[in-house]
Amino acid sequence: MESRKESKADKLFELARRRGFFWQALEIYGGVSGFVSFGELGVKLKDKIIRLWRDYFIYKHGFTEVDTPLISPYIVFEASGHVNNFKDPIIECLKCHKKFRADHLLMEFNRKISEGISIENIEKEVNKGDVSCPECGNKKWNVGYFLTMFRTTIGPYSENEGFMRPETAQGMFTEFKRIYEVSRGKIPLGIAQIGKAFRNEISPRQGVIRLREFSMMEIELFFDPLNPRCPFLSQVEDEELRIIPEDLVEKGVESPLKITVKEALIKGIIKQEWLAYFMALSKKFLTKLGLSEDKQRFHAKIPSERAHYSAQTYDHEVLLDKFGWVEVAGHAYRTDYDLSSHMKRSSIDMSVSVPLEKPIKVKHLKMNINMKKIKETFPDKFNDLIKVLNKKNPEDVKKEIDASGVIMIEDLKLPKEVIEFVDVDEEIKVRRFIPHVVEPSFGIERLVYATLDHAYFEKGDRTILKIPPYLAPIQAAVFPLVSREKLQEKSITVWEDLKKKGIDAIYDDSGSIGRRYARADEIGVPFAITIDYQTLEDDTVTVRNRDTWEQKRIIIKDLPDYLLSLLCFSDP
RNA sequence: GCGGAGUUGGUCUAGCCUGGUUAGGAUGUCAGCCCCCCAAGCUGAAGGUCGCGGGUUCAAAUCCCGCACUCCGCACCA
Repeated sequence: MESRKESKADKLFELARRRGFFWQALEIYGGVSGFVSFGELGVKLKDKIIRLWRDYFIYKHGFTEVDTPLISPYIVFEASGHVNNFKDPIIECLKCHKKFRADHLLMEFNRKISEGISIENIEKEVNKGDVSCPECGNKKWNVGYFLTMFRTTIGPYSENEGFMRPETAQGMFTEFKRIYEVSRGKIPLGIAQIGKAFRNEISPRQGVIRLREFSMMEIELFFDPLNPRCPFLSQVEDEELRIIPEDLVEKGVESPLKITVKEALIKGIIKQEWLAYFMALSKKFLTKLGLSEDKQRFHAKIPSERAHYSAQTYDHEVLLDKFGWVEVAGHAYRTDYDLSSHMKRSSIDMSVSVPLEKPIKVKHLKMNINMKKIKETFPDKFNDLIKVLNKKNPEDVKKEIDASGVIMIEDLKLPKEVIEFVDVDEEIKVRRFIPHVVEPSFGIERLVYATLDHAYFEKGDRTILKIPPYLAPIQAAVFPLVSREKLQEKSITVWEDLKKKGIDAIYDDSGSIGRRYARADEIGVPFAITIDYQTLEDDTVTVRNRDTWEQKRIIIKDLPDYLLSLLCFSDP
């Protein structure tokens, strides 16, 4: 496999640690895997990636952004299906202590396993005596669950169980009603959230690629299932995507189709316009991070590996030096699963209404109930009776009366005279529905890593991070050519001026000029400004380009604008 | 969790088998000299209780045991 002593990824991790992009957290206690800390450069890079994402995904569409709690009570994740789906039944061989996914192992012994099989049933199956450990043949088992959500308690009462969110999405569903209200009833409605999520991985490795605590950028796009058009689609419909659709994944095909967004929709490879739009946007966004198109692909999730809420999911993967194809974003069509689930559990109506273009006239049957008569006949039961009666469908009531001449409410017989049926013409002006959801979801740490991975270059014994200028953590470095007081003074003036203009600049006068260029290259500073003797005569400086090593002389007063023009990115 | 390998200044590492004086080097950092446009050179300095805990021994980075963590495989990754 890897014959070099040190892979690029190893060197990149070393660089990230040494220069303070990020490192494994809690080093003084030996480190805990699945947790990282970010230093200054990492924070800045992360921040710029987030800003770029906001430009691509939020502002442009007029979406709204929220920030909801990291911890929620049990009931939220019970409703969302996570409590049932975010756990794996595990059985442990009591002899060799190997652990297996219980359902997988039972299937090997030809047991029919239903989704969400209970521990009790697993135990029953296992104890029938024919299930033996594939490792040592032993037949005694310990059965349990491994819940991959972090559990905690809320308040002083330990029975009030809560969980750290495993995705930011649920917050946008639980708060949907208010956000919808605040957005003045807009549909389609895009709600974005950037924040931390937590997954108690069994054994996370691969450094920053698989974390127990990580950051996500997610959008829940709520749309009308009867009007699923995406108004932005035309902007990307000719964009070519590299896709491995479900049927190819099933066949084990690894090479992607190249297909335009338009075609993918027509052929049904992507089922939803918004999903297709976000996939295209996602590709453009990643390209902007410096990830070339041939290092990107969309990989369909087949039903068995899809999340419990998903009707279609594409993983947006990038090719990384050491890890191969790694998912950096997931694009899921969640249907109305989440809102419906919360609606059911909370009994709060999550449906929204849109005005109909033309009001619809509907004829329907209405019951005129003779309240007086009923009250006279059943004075005690009146209230309950009316409640039940009002909930009944008039059509059904009429049928019952036509058939038997009476209506039975519990054990009470109501004579047909108490109800009069009339046909009513009603004008329906709105349509109510539960919105469907398309969700693009990005892992920030993975994006940071992917950006660095693709920015990493070596030139002789020097390392250069060719981070796109608009993402560079440090945007400019100011150097006096030599450490002479006059040059130093001038340099500091230039440096101060750049900072005032909002350019993230550093000043360095230690060591030779070449060493300082090298130091700057290693952390991806795109422009190095050198103050030399000529500066003192004509107020010009040289601007040295990190990638080409070319130098340009610029008049100091034009410098900030010159740099800013190179540092900005064209609008998406 | 299992199997294998490993853990020594900021970084990379020598030393461990064959226990013995202030744990060596490279690189980086800082200060000074130099004044030079791509990690040049010279001088000096700071920085390590050798992962943690225990044991053996007159003496442990070195031998033994336990633990933690990391890396590589296996399993897991909704």
